[in-house]
Amino acid sequence: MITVEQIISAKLTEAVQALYEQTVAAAVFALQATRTEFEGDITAVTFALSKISKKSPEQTGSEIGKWLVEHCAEVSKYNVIKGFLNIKFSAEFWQARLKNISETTDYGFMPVSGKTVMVEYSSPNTNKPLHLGHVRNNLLGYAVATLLEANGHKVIKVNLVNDRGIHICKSMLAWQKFGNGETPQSSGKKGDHLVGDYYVLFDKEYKKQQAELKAQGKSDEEAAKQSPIMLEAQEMLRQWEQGDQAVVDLWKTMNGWVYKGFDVTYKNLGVSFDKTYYESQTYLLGKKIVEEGLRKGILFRKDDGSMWCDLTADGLDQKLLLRSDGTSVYMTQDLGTAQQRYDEYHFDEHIYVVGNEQNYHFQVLKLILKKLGYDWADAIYHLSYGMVELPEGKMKSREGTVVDADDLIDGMVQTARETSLELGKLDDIPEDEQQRLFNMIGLGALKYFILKVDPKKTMLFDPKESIDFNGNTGPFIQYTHARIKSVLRKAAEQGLQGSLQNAALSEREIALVKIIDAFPEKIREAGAAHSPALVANYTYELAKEFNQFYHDVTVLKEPDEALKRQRLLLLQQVAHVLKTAMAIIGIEVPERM
RNA sequence: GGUCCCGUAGCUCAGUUGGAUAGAGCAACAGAUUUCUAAUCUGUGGGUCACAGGUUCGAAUCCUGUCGGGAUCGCCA
Repeated sequence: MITVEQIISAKLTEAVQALYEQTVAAAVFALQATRTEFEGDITAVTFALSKISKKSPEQTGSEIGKWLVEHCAEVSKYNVIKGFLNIKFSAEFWQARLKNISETTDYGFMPVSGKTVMVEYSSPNTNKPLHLGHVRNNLLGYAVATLLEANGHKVIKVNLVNDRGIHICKSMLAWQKFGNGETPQSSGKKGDHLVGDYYVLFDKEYKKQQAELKAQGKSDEEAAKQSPIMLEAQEMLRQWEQGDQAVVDLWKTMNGWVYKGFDVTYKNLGVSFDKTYYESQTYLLGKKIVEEGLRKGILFRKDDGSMWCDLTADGLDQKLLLRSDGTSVYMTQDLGTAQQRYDEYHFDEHIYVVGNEQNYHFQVLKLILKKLGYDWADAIYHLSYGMVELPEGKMKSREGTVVDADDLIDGMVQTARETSLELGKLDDIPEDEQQRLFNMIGLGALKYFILKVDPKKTMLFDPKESIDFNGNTGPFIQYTHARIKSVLRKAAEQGLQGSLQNAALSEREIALVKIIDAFPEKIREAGAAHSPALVANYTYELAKEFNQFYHDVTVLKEPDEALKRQRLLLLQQVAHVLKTAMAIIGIEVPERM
């Protein structure tokens, strides 16, 4: 659907052509929404045009405005203030837009683009449960994936589970030593929490041993390296890599517990994946790429046999790709998995949802792929998001300042329950339905809280101040939707349905039409910017505008039948856009609350 | 030290391609419900857009520098 900006740009271009006999690019109009204190819908800035007209900005604006009103049925009025030409569209114009919106199926969704986009997100370690940082990652990843689907792309959501390495061995070892055969079944603990507890136990024991060694006069470094439990963990990793049956069995068992736990958290968060990769299966990848790079002379080998890429010419350092013992590092694996995925899917874009602490890593990954001559290197996009900080600073697992994902979710749902029960609006519905709503509202609050913030910014979360349910929040938008649905239900009971009429739209109604009219463009913009926050803030604007409308304008008691039906139609569209927009960032809205 | 990111109201955040008198929410205070859901709405107060220069008709936005905060920098992932 053609946007209002495109329409007015074309008209302005015509006007300039007619008045000054010059062709100008649409950009010179610098279109913007008219500020609320002035009359108009859209504003063109005429400073740049005054050079063409050879007249003052005011005079130029007046001439163009006059021309528009005379030649375009869509434009009803104009006014000029300094260099700003405020243009007002006719009520008929907005009515036609509303008609168009109501008749468009899948309103807000872009046509199929033919592009394939891979989105990697979540990527947890299997030695501890998910925390607040993972929550931001998961919500962002899922929302971006849905957003890109709305933009017409084919999206493949993937998870790369870090299921191997020394950290896993730490949990395994501690469980062997101190676990007495504890299982999720025997203890009633969620699997990922159980394994995480042993990770903490390992650390405790490790610290104790280090302290003892230091008391014997060892240096910090010696104590860290010689602690028996650490040596045992390293030995366990070697056994794992050699395929030692007992170690592998234990690894499978404990990872199995963790996956069950993760599944619950993922389900609660409402996120999912099309494919899951495991590092235990990919960690050897990438060596071939490195060898090929060496043959081509792009990489080099040092005396100790380690393999490097020299990036000093690009202002970076030298980067290690293979250790002296021939084993691969993180970067090597990522090179390998990227190629494997490209071969498999031929993606047009590969988005990695990974924290900004890894900016350097992805810069290097892309650069090396480019140097190696892979033309798809440019398809790699690091969606670098900021950390979630607590009032006392960064989360630190050792200091116990980690906000656990499951606790957080439970807390939000609990708050939703308390608030709902207090308001007592849901007393007449069955309990299972109530529970479903508490989940929806609690999660809505959490998701919106996180998604409304620009992904790349560091954000703050204060666990002591629970997430709000009023103002610019998820429940506010959910509530707005529920209110509209309530009116529509009552209308349906009276046999009333929304339909397009020829009743003139009021200013209040036009304000709403304007916002829902901008929806598809907003989705396009947000997709291009990889930013669910733009969609979140858009829904807030719409909900806010609607609540003002709702306060001032009556629908069901409107005596004029045509007006009433037209308003109902408008309400249907607003509800639909709210629901769709929220769904696009992974948030559900209720029929009532 | 090098590189990158950030700094907007007491707090949390919008303000992306330079546009008019920089906006919301929370918190505070004052109001609105015989009327479709008050998880709502209306109003008041609250700002050196970190600071200093520069570019121009015009800068929170672009450039340079300074200060402050964060991330990262050859064998962790």
